[in-house]
Amino acid sequence: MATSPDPFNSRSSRKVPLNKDAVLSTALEIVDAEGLDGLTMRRLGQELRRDPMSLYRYAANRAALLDGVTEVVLDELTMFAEEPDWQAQLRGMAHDLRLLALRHPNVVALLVTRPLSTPLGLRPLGTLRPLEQILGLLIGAGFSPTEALHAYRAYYGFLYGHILNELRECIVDPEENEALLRLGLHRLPAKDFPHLRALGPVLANYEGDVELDQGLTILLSGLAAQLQRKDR
Amino acid sequence: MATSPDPFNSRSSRKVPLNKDAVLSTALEIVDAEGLDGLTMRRLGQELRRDPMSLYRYAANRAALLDGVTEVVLDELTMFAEEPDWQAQLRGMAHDLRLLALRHPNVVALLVTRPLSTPLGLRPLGTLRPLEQILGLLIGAGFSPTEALHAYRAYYGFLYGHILNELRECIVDPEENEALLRLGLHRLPAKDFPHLRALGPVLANYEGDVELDQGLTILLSGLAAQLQRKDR
DNA sequence: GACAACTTCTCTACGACGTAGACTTTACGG
DNA sequence: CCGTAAAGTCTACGTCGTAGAGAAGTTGTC
Repeated sequence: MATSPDPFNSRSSRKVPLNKDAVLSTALEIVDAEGLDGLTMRRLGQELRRDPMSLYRYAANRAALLDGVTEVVLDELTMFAEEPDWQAQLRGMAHDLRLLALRHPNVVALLVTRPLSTPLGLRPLGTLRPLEQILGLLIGAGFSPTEALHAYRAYYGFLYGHILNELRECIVDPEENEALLRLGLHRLPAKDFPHLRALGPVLANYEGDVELDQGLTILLSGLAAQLQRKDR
Repeated sequence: MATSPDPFNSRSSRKVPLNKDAVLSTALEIVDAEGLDGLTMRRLGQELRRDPMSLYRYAANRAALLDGVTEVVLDELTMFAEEPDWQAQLRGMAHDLRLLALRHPNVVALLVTRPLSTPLGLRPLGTLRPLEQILGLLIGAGFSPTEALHAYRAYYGFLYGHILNELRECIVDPEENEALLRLGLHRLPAKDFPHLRALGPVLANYEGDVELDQGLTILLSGLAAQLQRKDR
């Protein structure tokens, strides 16, 4: 007994050994389709038609698997759009990251929280590449290295914040055409939340890219002003 | 057999029945001390000297427990600092939230990700109160409700982003006095990450409150400009 | 072909987790 | 003293991550 459930298993598909990329990309598929909790070693093993234990050859443990998934996602970022000036580039990269987040909303929680307790230098290199890239961009634009760092922080802070905000703006029941109900706002006590309830219709049609762009305009104009002040 | 391990247990301490607040606040203590994963039903039960199952009287399940913890934390926010103008108020609230985050870094992941898939209207009211409050503040300052919403989003987006950024800037080995080593940056290949490595010393002494304030200055000046433009 | 070394994958098993369901203990009002 | 409701406990199930030993398949050497 103890034959494998699928004879196919022990022949053709096993011939091709797994590799890390294959493991990580199907892991990502599972996360996209079923959420973070949906990704278990057993579930992933099933998807790859392997014993769950075999996965430990490609990821030291589940945490490492999750780190790998974030790296795969970050690699989707188009590295360099050639844009005229640094502001346009930052704008473009922001929109790219936003779209990436929308494509993999379940991974955003990882992107944001996984490295929380991992010191900068020990993080997967994929996570650090955008940082290095933007530093170069800003320094090239005329900021001093230190200023570039501060600017980067303001920029990325805002960007991540926006993405989190946008992902939160999700809908209870898209079929419902009454804005209040669609967002579940009817549950709020009217006297404690007058403004929020009044904004129901506005809240209901959120346009993330416009919202992001407006925020960027504020931020970038602030940064540009700083750069000008310095030029004099 | 099957006597409780501690006779004290069945007498004095059981006399006072548990209540939700007690459960949530010790849950918070555990999260602060041992991280999110450290908070299990069994661990919390042990801390409260109760059977883990008894907790289900005060929280429907673990997820609800976590939601409860975020509410407890948000309740720590001082509600209204009386400041001269709206900008100063936003500044003050931002710093308050930052300090809150530093006090409970492990909860930040919750604050940021828990409501990710919970529609706005269904979230714990504690989560929504700051939103309502800031809307009121901005509308009072002269923004239209819709503008206030956009301004809020830019503000909170930046704020959350900053907090996440700051929490990430943690140290490998505080004893190490060489900046590069302290951050673990020596691991980075020098040719791929020239700027990042060069910034080692600057990265090493991060001052979160200054950083936050600079970002706020940029953001608030942008918002004020928008308000002025409208006045004319 | 024989055999060994190495890679890849599987089996079995353990302890920890969340929690369903039935039960026991406690407090109290009549 | 009894009934009732609230608070807490016990037992048990299924699922999870993963340690450790070993099986199967692949490759190199003579």
